[in-house]
Amino acid sequence: MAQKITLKKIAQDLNVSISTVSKALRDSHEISEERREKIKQYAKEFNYKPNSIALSLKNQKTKKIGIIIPEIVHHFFATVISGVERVANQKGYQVIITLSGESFDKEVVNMEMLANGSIDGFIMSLSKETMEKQDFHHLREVTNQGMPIVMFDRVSNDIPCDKIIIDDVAASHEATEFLLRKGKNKLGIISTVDYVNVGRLRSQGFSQALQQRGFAVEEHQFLKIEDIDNCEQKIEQFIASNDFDALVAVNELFAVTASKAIQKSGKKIPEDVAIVAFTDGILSKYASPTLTTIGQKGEEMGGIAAAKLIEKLESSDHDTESYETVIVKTSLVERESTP
Amino acid sequence: MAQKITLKKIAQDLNVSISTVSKALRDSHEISEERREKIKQYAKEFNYKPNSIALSLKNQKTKKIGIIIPEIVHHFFATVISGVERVANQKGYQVIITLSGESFDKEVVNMEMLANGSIDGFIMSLSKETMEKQDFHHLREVTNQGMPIVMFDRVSNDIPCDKIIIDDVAASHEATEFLLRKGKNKLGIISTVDYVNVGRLRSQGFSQALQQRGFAVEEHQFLKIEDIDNCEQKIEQFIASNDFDALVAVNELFAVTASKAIQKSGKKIPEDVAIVAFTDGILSKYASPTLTTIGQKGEEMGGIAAAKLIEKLESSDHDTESYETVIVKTSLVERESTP
DNA sequence: CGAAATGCCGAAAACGTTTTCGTAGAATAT
DNA sequence: ATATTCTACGAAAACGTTTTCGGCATTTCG
Repeated sequence: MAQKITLKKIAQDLNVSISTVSKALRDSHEISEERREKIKQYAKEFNYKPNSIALSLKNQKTKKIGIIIPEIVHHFFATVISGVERVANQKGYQVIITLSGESFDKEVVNMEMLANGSIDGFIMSLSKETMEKQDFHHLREVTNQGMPIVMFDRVSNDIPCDKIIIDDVAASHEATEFLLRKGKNKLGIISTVDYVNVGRLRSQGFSQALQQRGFAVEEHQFLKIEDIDNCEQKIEQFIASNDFDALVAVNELFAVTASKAIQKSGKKIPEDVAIVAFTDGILSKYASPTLTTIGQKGEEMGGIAAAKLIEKLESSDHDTESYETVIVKTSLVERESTP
Repeated sequence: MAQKITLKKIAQDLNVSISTVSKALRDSHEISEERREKIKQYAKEFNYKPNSIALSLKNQKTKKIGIIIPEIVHHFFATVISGVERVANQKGYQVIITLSGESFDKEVVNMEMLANGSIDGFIMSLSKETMEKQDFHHLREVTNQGMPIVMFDRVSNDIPCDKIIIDDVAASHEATEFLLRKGKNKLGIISTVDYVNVGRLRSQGFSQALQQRGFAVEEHQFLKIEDIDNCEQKIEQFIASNDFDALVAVNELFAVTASKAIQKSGKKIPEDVAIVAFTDGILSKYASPTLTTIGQKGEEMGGIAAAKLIEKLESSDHDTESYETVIVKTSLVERESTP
């Protein structure tokens, strides 16, 4: 009913100029106290709130952060958003989220839509397709226009910007070493195809740890899954055709699927086969048995990403062009799937 | 580096007026073809894109939808967002997400921030605190200003707006009836406190189904949990002090927790105790045993909510003030936790 | 040849702010 | 009484668009 009230309407109703109203509401001493109070009361009565679009246009700042992630239903990404939102809100910023659905084209489109003045800066994690194509022209276009980007998790070294990642190699090394210390010595890893950074790096850490302890590293110890939807048979086969006593999985889903396959084959976890999974999500906590995981601290990563971006946005602009890569410490959460 | 290009700059560079540039880019026949082509080429070269803030201000439309939900890390809400995003994007809208964290105050603040012109309409699910307080003044303020709201899942009958819900009573009735048909006859339900709509309604459906079949409905069959974080002992105790042969749980978490407690006590699922859970999320699919669930179709709900909102936004405004409540059909997904 | 029509373009308003500058009148100082 | 400083306000520009209107020059028609 009652249309949104503006400075103009208040000015008309009170028979003063727009500038007078604006100044009064911002407590300018240029306006006599009498008038000031009258205007402020009137504004309060009609619940006046400055139009944020008009402010954005005037200030050339939107106080909004754009997020582009592959999927929101992945628990890890949800936690990251949660962290971004927390820090952003606290600093007076809002968060616009778009999903690439792992598609390069949608990532590009979303980016272009947001870059047209809708937001002040980006926080993003690359889609699988983008990683595969290694085409980052859309990112470059944005940074060229002076809009800062902070990348997390799935990042590219080709783009100069702040990055928030975990040390996948070290974390995987730690997980593997942990299993070795528990006396396991026939290890396998369930990973993703190599163009997904995390898969490649975690495989690398796995190999490193084994070599460092003098174990051979052979092809058959690696399973690299491309299509997450049909991973079941591949995992079952992987387990059946090897005599592992411990497994590293690069995500919860692979881990749970492996866990079920192992139990189905009559073996016991962790006595016969131990499991360590990446990403400490909801599945690990509630699976049977519960899974030992590498916690990825999504909430923390999101918070750091937001803080870094806002810092860049509010610094007196392009004085210095320095970019930082923050490596967030992972933490090993021990549960029932390891001895 | 290269600052964002505007109509004004193009006009200056090409020695024409701003209006000429604008018209040329919109293919107006008012501009000679020669000039038109020159301008369009120049614009393309410098990658001109109209500033969306300026457009929003001019058109009094932002083409943005605001979402307020309690938590994004809940799988159900994530799926809803996913659905909203899909439909919204397809219709040229963007999605701004804010989280209330189940807090009334944060819900109010977020709402006020978004209502200041940042968005064209709301899609939201109420926080627990709001449900408890039954204070909806912030919603009323928004609707009074002519901004449409679509509510889903946790809705209030006090607010006139479109609503997207599932028929909790019927769904719970169906789940209960399903268990009874399987020959179970000592049923319990693990629910939430009554001020959470879904808890109350699902308990109601549970009772209805039992009564209709002539079973007694007694106090001890109901467990109402307030604090989801410490539900374990309560659930264990609930199971130990009753001799249930089937359980309904109003969410996955309660169901998985119950499932573990049951298995720990040496009983078998589904032979000794069967389980049906609400919300067909990731846990149900990967728990051991996998859980039979009532699918809540979050993606679908989100899609419908977005469609309804956009329909309202694009209809020739306040011609008619009619509000609809859409009841989305649930679906029973049978898995291993029922015979 | 004069009048009307047409083609092509620019000026200006509007969206809602904030802020700089100008100024009228009053108060103070000389 | 005159010059100067305050006080209290309004006009206008700017942010980047789109669109309406007006007008000049050329063409077309009678």
